[in-house]
Amino acid sequence: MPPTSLPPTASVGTKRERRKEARPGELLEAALDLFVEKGFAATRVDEVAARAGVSKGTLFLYFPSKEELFKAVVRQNIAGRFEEWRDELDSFVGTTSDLLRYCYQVWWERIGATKASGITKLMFSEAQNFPEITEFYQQEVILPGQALIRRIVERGIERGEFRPVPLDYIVHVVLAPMIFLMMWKHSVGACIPDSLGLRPELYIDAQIDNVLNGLLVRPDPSSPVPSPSHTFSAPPSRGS
Amino acid sequence: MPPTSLPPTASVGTKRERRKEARPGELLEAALDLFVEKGFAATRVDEVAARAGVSKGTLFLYFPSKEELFKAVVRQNIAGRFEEWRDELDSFVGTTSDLLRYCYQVWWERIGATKASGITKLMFSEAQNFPEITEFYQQEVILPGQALIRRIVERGIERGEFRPVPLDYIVHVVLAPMIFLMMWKHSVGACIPDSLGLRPELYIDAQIDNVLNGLLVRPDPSSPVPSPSHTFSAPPSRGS
Amino acid sequence: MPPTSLPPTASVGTKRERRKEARPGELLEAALDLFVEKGFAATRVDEVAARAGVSKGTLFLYFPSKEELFKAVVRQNIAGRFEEWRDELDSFVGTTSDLLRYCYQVWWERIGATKASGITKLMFSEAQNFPEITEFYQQEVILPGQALIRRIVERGIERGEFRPVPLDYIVHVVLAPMIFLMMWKHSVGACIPDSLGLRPELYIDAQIDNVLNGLLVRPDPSSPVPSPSHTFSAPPSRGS
Amino acid sequence: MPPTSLPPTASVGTKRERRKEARPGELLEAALDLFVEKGFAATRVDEVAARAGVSKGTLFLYFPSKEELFKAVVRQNIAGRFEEWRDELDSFVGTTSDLLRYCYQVWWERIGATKASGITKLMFSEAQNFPEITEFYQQEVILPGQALIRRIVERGIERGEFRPVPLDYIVHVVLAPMIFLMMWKHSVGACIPDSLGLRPELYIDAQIDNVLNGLLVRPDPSSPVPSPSHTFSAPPSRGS
DNA sequence: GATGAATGAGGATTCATTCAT
DNA sequence: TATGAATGAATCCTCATTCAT
Repeated sequence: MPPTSLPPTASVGTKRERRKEARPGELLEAALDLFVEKGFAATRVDEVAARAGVSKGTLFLYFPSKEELFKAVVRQNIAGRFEEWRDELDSFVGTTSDLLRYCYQVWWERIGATKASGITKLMFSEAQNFPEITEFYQQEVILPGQALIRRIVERGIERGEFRPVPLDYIVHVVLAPMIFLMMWKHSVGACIPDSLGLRPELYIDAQIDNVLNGLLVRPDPSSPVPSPSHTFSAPPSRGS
Repeated sequence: MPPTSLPPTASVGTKRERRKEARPGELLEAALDLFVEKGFAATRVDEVAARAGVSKGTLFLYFPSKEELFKAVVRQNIAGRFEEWRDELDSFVGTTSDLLRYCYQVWWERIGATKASGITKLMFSEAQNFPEITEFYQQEVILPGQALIRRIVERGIERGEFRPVPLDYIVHVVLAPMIFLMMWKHSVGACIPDSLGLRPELYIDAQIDNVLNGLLVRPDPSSPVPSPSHTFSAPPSRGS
Repeated sequence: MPPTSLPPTASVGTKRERRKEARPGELLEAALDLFVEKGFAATRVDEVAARAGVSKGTLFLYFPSKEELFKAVVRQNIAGRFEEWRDELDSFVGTTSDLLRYCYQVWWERIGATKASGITKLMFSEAQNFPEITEFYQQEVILPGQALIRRIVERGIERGEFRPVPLDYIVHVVLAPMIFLMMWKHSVGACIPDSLGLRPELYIDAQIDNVLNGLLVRPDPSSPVPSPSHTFSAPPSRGS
Repeated sequence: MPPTSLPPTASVGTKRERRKEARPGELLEAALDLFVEKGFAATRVDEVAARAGVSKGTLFLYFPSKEELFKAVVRQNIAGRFEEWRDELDSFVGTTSDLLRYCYQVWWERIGATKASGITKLMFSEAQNFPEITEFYQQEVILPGQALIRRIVERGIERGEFRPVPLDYIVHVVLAPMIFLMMWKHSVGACIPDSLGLRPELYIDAQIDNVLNGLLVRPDPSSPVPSPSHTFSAPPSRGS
């Protein structure tokens, strides 16, 4: 392929055009940060624009109103990753105990430890102000998430690894600690860092141990859960 | 009963004076409702005043600013009930397992199921906007609450009922599900009632079972926790 | 009636209360002036408030939006005076020629020469931006006004004073000059005063003469209309 | 035909160049429409550009500001046609009565019924916002127009056809109905079509009849004006 | 004490104008 | 030349706070 024949327009476009395509994403990211930190009403659109490096007017070029910006922030950050996870889950080879542990870890690496976790805090804070978005969140995040957990627990029961627990509440037992962690990280935890000495990885390990203890058919009585002594790939020194 | 022996604050004074004394409380209650529902910034002081049945001007007679109103709302609702609880705990006679169960139930009856739970949601939502109050909350609520739980677990370990688990994270294991429940109740749960079929009492039972499973030295292998099949005194039909 | 027994509250109320009642009127007057002068879009609500002697916020205490202020301005200034005029007309004693002349004069004194005439200019300028109000204006002003004129001409024909002209267009012949005068006064005439030497009273006389000339059965051939040599009660030297 | 001999402005140039030359005209036409319909302040330059089929930036290539665009719209549409009309008038053969009638008709065909009439509405609406342009309009349109009418009436008087009326106001008697018709057409008439049954041609006939009645030395007493029973060349069925 | 009319700083949104491409 | 993304001053409107009654 001769280099000279490369069509000049095939490169991603002019600097300006590239900015134009990048703008919405930059704005959404800035908005996510600020909405999570201060809430919807307390966030000024000027701030969002400034953080995205544009002027106030530019924001309205991409989003017709502050409220639509909010909706876009939520929508963008809950782009259904559940199919992908479900596939990962279905093709997992190993004990369900390891699968559940893997799930917690992956969730923390991809969601909990990233900005995306802010959406959860945001939704809990603003749910009553945006019922429409809340409904959407329920359909797109909560229900699929619960289904995923239920599927894992069912796998464990089917394979004789887990006790035949009632499924309806076990999903909450599994999920509640994760959600709490996200809320904590984006609220009290952001204000008073390390005040509790709450290090996410250790917190997660403890929760996994506890959950598996309740689920496993025959936990080792001496060490209740065969804890793999914390094998996160996320940097273990950073908690929030 | 002779009227003169009545305690002076009991009934003396004109209706107006009694109103006057009741005013701050009515305003605080109205403010709590609205702050929890909509957040601090999205709540209008007119609304608060209207819900308390007074005019906007009157509100500023009792609270110098909206922000001070907010602080007062938080302060009022976390008036240290911990001493009382600690006494209750210290005088408890019975297994630590029952004590923990009793704690969950009492907490739900007195906090979780009441308006007071809204403060938790409020603090998580507004923590970063009011770091000063967050610090206060941390000192007055979070740390005492954790100490209480830690004390219970220690009791169990000392008495040989619980396994000698590391204490630092067990408090989170115990508390996180409760906090999650409050958040849920005041956000998504308020928007989409019963959508998950999350009935608080059953949810709490499941969490107790799970926690005790991880703590008890010798859980019954067939039914891992001697679940008392739900003995709430709160009406079991109402979930929120 | 003893003077001391006058109820103290019968006086119009406190200064503040009187202001409150006066405010809407003052705002409407200020708004009328500015809307007529600059048009709806070019008028700033701050200007309206300033001219009424209040702050911007106060305006929105009385009118929920600039658009509602506009509607109120139009509505207020077309309060149906037509019934009163119709009564005046029906009880008029004298020739229809004198009646028509009287009508022109009264119209000029009460509408044309006053601020109320601004509404006509405003409606013509903004009709297409406010179709709803235009429809209202049509029903409440244009049609009743035409009916009034038609009634006068019919009176003249019935009494044998006027020729049996077709009525459908004679109303326009009578009205168009008056409307033109109002438009002129509030636009070009306000910019270039007296540039044309268009003195309203003389203009009106000329139009009356012309109209009557077309209507009268037997106009005096030498002096086509028995012009009463201008007997306005309005100060004849100032036209606008 | 040698290309070099072609007149440079006649037809040479690419399509683009022709477009380029047409641009200002297209923009002016679009601007006229919108200014007349909505007023200056309520018209967005984007709309003007869009209606002319160009981008917003292009508009500013041809007109340095919205205000200059406005001025250009007015100027373009009052390009002195008065010389041409004056010549037509001077060479007219026939009674002055016919001349006046001819004038009304020609005016309606060339101005009243066309977009150009919008300028009149525009000027009346915006006069006070653009005094400079108003002065220009006065000089270029109003005064020449009045002179034309005055010239016609003088002709009638000189030839003994018209009574020796005072000239100063007769011009208003002649012009006011025409101006009213344009205003009507572009405001209420555009909103509530045919609501009055005001058909321009009939309206004009009625006005001519009325005016001539006041002017003619010896009107036919039975049919006061020798009305030529409507001989418009414009399609009589459509009025606006 | 209680009211609610008045205020005006502050915030969301618009839109004429600029300018890099 | 033409574009349309970007700008930010200007504008409508809100709402916490004040204060005369």
